[in-house]
Amino acid sequence: MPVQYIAQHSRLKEKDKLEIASYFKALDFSNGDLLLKEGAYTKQLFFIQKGFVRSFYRLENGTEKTHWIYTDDDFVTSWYSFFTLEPSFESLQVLGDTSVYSISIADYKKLYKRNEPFRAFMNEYYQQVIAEMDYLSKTFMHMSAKEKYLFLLKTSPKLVREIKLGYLASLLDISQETLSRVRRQV
Amino acid sequence: MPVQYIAQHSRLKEKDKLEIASYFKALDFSNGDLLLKEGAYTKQLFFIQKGFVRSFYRLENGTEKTHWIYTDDDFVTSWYSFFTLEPSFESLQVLGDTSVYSISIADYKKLYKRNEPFRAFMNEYYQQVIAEMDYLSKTFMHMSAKEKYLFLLKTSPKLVREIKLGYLASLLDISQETLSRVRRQV
DNA sequence: TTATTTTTTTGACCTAAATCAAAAAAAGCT
DNA sequence: AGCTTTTTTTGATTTAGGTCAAAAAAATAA
Repeated sequence: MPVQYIAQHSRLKEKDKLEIASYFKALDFSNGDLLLKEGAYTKQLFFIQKGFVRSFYRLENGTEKTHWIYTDDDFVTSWYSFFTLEPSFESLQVLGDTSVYSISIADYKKLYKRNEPFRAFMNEYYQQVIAEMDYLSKTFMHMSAKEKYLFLLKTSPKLVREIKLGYLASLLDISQETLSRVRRQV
Repeated sequence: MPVQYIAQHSRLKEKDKLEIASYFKALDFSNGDLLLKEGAYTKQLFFIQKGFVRSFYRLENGTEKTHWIYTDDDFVTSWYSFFTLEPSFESLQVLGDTSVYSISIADYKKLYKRNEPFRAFMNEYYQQVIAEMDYLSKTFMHMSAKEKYLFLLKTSPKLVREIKLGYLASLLDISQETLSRVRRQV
């Protein structure tokens, strides 16, 4: 539950916990289900309770490019679409059995406005997201196939362990064959 | 002045404008000056009035990798370091004559806490930064040299016009020679 | 303006990683 | 268990873009 996660990071009164909790709805999905489709407007923000959500888009020729894979305790949505209200450039797809909590954009805005601890938490969270994206995008950019793999292995061992090679390779922007070869020599 | 920029995006009372303005200090730099050095703790947030600021880091072998180049009306700092208070992984260097406004982290926090319109603006700004970084990092990642150049040409023509080739190439993570060749055939 | 330094272009060659194709291994089914 | 489908590995070949070196062009200084 996002409330528990939030409570771990800031002090919440019982009243606030209940209010926040009332805005989120538990949903279960199974392998392959789409949470958001490329080109559609983003309607929800999700919080992953357990499982995986893959962000990707499809090239003209049909191949899919994976952007990232999110897992337990991550908030996930197309941030671009969520904030700009433009159609999403990416799809979100569940991998394996996955439980999430969901809140609509409208409700999110309402909650953000009326619940000050929630607002404070999300603003903190934004800062974290920026710090992480900044670091990740700037460093990943200049790495070789091997360096990227080793980096992912260090920072997200769970992904490397549980996600199939094809998705990992695409996420690292290298071919599956190259990743297989890199992995052998490590 | 950041206040003018902020005022364009949200309504500010005269009193708030003056308070915000009082926290920022105007500074002038010239070509090559460092605003932040890799490995150091970030002490300031800058707002670019006019000019360019390049973010980069140095590889073991001495070559510099440019992450991005910021220009007029951008807030610039090492966001990672600014928010986590860890040492910066990047340097910030001024290109050409550049005027900025600067605020220390401590003052920023003070202002963020006591001035609610400023806080609201920055929270909005965070959302924009996330939307932009999300889009940029995810799309750039899977582009060819030519695609990246055309993208930059479309979205940041000013950079392409005014920044020298070597920096642009590094920012696109391609060699200067390749960029020169790409440019010829466009 | 000529000289000097910096930046960009061009050419020849090389390499990391892509692609294509097929075999091997692993995971799911009945 | 054996059969089928999916995933991963391996091998052969190609290619986009890198590197190195030198020439050309542009900017800056004297």
